[in-house]
Amino acid sequence: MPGKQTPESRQQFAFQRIAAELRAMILDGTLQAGQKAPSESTLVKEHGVSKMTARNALVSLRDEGLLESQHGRGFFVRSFEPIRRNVTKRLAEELWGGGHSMWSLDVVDRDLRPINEEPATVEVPASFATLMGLEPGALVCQRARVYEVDGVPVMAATSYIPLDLAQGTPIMQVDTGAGGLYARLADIGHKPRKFREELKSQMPSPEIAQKLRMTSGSPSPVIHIVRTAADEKGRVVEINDMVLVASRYVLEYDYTT
Amino acid sequence: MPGKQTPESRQQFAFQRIAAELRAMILDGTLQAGQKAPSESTLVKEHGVSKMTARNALVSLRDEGLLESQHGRGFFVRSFEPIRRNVTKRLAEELWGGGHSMWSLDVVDRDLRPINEEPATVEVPASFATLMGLEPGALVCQRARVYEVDGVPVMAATSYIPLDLAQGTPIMQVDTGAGGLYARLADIGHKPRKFREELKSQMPSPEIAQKLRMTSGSPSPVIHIVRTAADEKGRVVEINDMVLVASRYVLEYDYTT
DNA sequence: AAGTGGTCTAGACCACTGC
DNA sequence: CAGTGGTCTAGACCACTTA
Repeated sequence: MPGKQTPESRQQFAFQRIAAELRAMILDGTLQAGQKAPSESTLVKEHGVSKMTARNALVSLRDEGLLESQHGRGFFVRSFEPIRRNVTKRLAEELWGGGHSMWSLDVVDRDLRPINEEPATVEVPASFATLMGLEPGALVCQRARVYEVDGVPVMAATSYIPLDLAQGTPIMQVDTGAGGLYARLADIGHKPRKFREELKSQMPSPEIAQKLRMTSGSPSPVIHIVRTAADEKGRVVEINDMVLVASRYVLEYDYTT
Repeated sequence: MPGKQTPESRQQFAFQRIAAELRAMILDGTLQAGQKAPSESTLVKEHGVSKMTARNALVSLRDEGLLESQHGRGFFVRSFEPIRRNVTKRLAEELWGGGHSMWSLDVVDRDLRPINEEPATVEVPASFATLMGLEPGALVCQRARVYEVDGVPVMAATSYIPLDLAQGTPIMQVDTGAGGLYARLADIGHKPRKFREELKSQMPSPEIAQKLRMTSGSPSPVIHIVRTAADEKGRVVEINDMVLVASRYVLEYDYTT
């Protein structure tokens, strides 16, 4: 019957064999972080395979997160220095008014730089309308930004705030001031208190890949998070639609029972 | 020359053009969930490209999560029916003693079936030794299992429990009984109360791909979660090392401030 | 200009599926 | 058996980086 598995029957393809060899070199330190991996043409010569096969090996290691590629330069061993994102700490109430925007807490010895678009008044995206308790077509304040580390985008985030809350406040301005958006919501009596984050991971669509400047053909997963924030009374005061370059992040959630 | 790029046009490759066309058909409902996408050879004929290019388009849509491939059958539009995993609810204390294993709460109208390996006594993996406060080489109880939905693996999880806690309890047996592992830890006065989940997403290594029966060359991201569970006194009583097939899951974290 | 990654062609063989 | 996905070859051209 099909489905019977002979334990050692798994076929080992050439690109997997080459990838395994390079993977071992990376894991045992022969190839250190930042070092250049053998080029496609080198692997072609050394292993007697075609370029596509050599490339397949390198790309699979890139997808695994062990290598990164730079067009015209080569493949390099990736230094895994993730950005640690801990929402449990980050959203702790005592941190909100401290003069730092929440995201600055992500930095941890890094320069995580937000690049804000001008806030805009837009129709609420259809998929968020019911989440926010709004009619389809209702107007909301949209705040979009891209966060960069060392000039490289690592996250794109778009917030949606009900227009009646945002209007006439610094929420409609590029700079929301000390404490950020959540401090301004607190100022007007709608401090966010209840949060839900829904999270999935997948390959980026071309639009998202472009926004994060993930070069085409250099696919690596993104983490898609939709955070719903509600105030004490349960009114949804913000939806934050975030797309993180997965290879740059470790997410941390702490909780007790 | 098909595929030739005009200098002025944005770098739009042939495989991206074909992928965009199919993506639009999926999103507007022309191609419905479960339906068969055009085969590689069909795309070759219809678009006048080589097989590798046609295949590249299909694979990129698979990576995006819109298609899934079945060897010898074709590419099919994926029905996005994720498994919802909510640890905040799932770990709520009142649910632990209720005669259901925690994981059964993941099911939500599905058959999420755990396949347990025999518990084993092993040396603690080096990367977990310090997390658990153990010397390298110390012995722990290892419980490995794979969860399936409709006969398809969706998660592999391995738990490590300090041997002095596990020894002589049902934790060392395949079936831990009502309430599962956490109920047994509670029985012996080490009920888990403090949790940390660290999460990243990447492409699976070949070993993990094999364990989850993700066919080689059918890469799609996995979510890697390491959960540390400590009892009231702060002693780490379990490390759970989980690998989820990303395309099958939506993770949900709820919290308040 | 040379080296490199990214895309592409026009074939080929194999493994798997379904008839 | 034909159709399909997965791997592979031996070339090619382009864009990018570095010298």
